[in-house]
Order: sequence, then C-alpha cells, then structure tokens
Amino acid sequence: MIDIRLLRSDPDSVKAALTRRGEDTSGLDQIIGLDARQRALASKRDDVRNEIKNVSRQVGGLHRDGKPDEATELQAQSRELGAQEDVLAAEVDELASEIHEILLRVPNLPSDDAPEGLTESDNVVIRHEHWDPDAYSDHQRVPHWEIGEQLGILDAERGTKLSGSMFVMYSGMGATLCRALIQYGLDRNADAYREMRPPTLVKTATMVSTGHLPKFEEDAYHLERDDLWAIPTAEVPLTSFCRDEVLDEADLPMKLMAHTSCFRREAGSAGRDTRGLLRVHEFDKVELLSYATRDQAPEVHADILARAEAAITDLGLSYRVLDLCAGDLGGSSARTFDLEVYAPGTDQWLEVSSVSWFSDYQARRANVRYRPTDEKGTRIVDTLNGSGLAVPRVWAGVVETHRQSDGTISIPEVLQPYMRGATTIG
RNA sequence: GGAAGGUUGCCAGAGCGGACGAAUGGGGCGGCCUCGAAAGCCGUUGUGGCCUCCGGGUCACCGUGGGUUCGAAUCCCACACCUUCCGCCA
Repeated sequence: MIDIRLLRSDPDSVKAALTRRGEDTSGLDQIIGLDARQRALASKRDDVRNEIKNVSRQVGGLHRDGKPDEATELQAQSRELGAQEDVLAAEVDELASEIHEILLRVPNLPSDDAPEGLTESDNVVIRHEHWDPDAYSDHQRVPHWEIGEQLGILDAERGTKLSGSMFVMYSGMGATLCRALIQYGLDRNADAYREMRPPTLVKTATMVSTGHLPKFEEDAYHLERDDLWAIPTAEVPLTSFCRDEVLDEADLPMKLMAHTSCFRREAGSAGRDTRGLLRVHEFDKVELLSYATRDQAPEVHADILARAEAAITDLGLSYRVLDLCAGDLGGSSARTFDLEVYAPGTDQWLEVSSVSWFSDYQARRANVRYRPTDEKGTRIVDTLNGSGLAVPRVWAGVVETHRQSDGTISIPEVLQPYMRGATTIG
C-alpha cells in the first residue's frame, strides 16, 4: 500500500510516478477528496466523544455525591450526544473502508531508477552472461518435452491424466533432478539465509499483505470450504512471517529462504507457452526474502540477484538480466530484475527469477515495523525477494543445455552429490 | 468433531461497571553511589490516527467483531486463537 500521507502532501509526484506505469490516476483525486472528508468528520466525532466522556465522568461524580436528579439530567444530555456520535462514526467508518478498498488496488510507485516504458518490449536487457548463440550443437536443439519423453523422465500425459492440462509429472531421474535442484538451491544460500518451511495454504490476510489480493484474485487457487488460498510463491507466507510485529534494527536485514510448492491458475494464459514445463499450475521453487531498512535495501537487492545468478552459472547455463520498465513491474514492486535462462532446445529465454525491491509497500500492508536504534518510535521495513531457484524452467534449461550427442544428459557437477553420485541421465 | 480452561502493556500478573491507558513485580533506559561492578535508592519507559500557535490537545487500542449502558478491560452474544483431555489420523 502506498502512504496516503504522501498522496495527501504531494499528489502530483504520486500521479507522475503511477503514470510511468501506465496507470489511470483519476481514482487518486477521489481518494484525496474522501480522505479530507473522512478526517474532518473523524475530528468532529472525536470532539463529541470527548464531550460524552466528560459528561459521563460528571454523572459518576454526582452519583457519588448523592445527587441523582442532576445525574439523570446529564444522562439525557449524554444520550443525545451519543446519537450524534453514532451518525458521525458510521460515516467515518464507511469512508475509511472505502478509501482502504481503493488504496489496496493502487500499485506501488516505481523506483526512479526503473527504466521508462509501458510494455515488456521496453524492458532493458542489461547484460548477457555465458551466452554465445553460435556455441550450440544440433543435439542441444531438442525441446525438453521431447528429451523428457525419450529418457522417460518427464511424463506429461500422466500429469494431465491426474490433474488436467498444465500439470506435469516427473519420473525416475527426472524427479530426482527436481529434488536435487531444490536442495542445491537451499544449501548454497544457507550461509546467510535462514531456511523456513512455511504452510502452503494461507489465510486471505496473508495474501493481501503481498499484494496478491484483492487485485489478482483470479490468479490464485482458493479453497472455499476453508477460505484458504494456495500460495503462488513462498514470498506470500514469508512476507507475513513478521506480520504485525516490531523488529529490532539490530535484527535487520533479516534473511529467509524457503522451498515450497507454488500454485498458479495462470488465468488468461491458456494456450500460451503451455508445452512442457514452460508454464505449469504447480511447481517447486526456492525463494529468498529479506526484511531490511531503507538504507540496507540496495545491498540486499544486489545480494539476492548475485545469488540467483551464481546458482544458474554454476549449473552451466546461459542467461540474461533484464531491468523491468516501470510499466512491466509487478504491482507491488518498485524495481525488478528478471533473470532469463537460455533454453537452446526451445530457443527461448525462460524467466527463472524475478528479483524485486518492494520498498515499504508490502510491509505497510503486512504492518511489519522496526525500532530504529537511534530514534524514537517505529518505522516500516522494506521487503525484497527473488527466486533462488525455480525448478521447472531450470530443469528445462539444464536438460536442453546439457544434452549430449548420444542423447543422454550430463549432470552438472554441483548437482551430482544430490543425485546419488550419478553423472548422466539416460 | 466433542469437552474444559484461557487470551490484559517488553515479560509475569492484578483489575470484574465510574478518577483505569490500566496496580504490583521483573526487564529496559537515565541518574545517584563506586576505582569499576553488584546491591540499594531516585526517575523514566506502549502503539497508532487527527489537530497543533510544536508547549501540547484529542481520540482509538486490554484476542476480534457486535450488543447493553450516561459511562465497558470489567456485563451479554458470536467468532478466532492457545492449552489440556477425548475421538480421528500421516
């Protein structure tokens, strides 16, 4: 959630920032108007309450002093004030919730550093790593779904039989490779990130905190009977890990990581990139997340990005780094770098990590604060996160990149200890 | 799923209709004492909103949401969560 006080004091800069996203900012004037009315009425309501308190105190005193007649008189007066208060309070509450509803749907202000632009095509490729377009041989030009079928390690048909399209089943060494990637993704970050294993089903409030609700309700699986949501990423439970808590500045930056299943309905993307592992409803991912002060945020952002890159590099994969333009940023993000692995078999760049800085947008929703060591009061933390390793697309990248001329796959050295020492698949 | 008990400030814990934003103890912070420390003594110590002539004023918050009342931490109702027991279960 953006800070309504900023909107109040400097509406033009808020509008300018949101315009960079391509947002329609006409709703903001509505908020400003509602906010002014809300505050005026609230102040009136408080005055009435103050009066009621005073009168009631006097009633108590009169009873003690044995003057019940005078007390009765004052009680009538207070009752009248009470009626006024009810009317005012109802109006204030209604305005407040109206403002809150609108505000929950206003996206974060993009960082000044985020590139100008409105669509995917305006994203800036800031670098390519380990990539040489001419370095690939014909035996690497086989899409992973074909490799998976040839080697019996990916069973798309049965995945569909069990759960429908865009659900997959890994088999044999394919499943082992999944698990290896997960452990590899966790172990290599265990030096600085505390491993967590949060619930995969969460309450509505938990989804609201990250910004996944109410705006993106269609993208999430909802278990109506229990009013629980299947998390689309571990970012959701980890961001709410410290919800409604006040942290010590000394504990920041707090760095957490978790492997979870992730569930996405992918509404509106039917028929797009649906082959193989490019887009699936359920997948595994290792997520890195941090709570930080505003000053610490840039360093943490760089750290998560570096770690995500190193994990891919050590798997022998090529990738590129994108700086997302203002218009292509996720609603909660102020700045995002995407990592895209090059998959030679499908000849596509596959997004495997989104490393984002959310400023205090998510933490204001989640009410995560910290107590600065050298000043009074509390401040809202910043949150940052990124995929340490997203299994299916990395799986695809590994299988296509490391396919050898005999059709087998050579397993990257870093994964071998997690695969019972195996060096090849097939 | 059933039964009982519980939820108060940083922690423990009192309060059970009126001077309670909340006793008392512990902790933290500041000071006195001391070469220094401990002990002791004194003071101080929640969060948030709005307004502010920046001195302060005012409102809200005792699990959450409603209700009763002139007045609710205190009474009533519902719900959530925790603990224990029973049932079920990997």
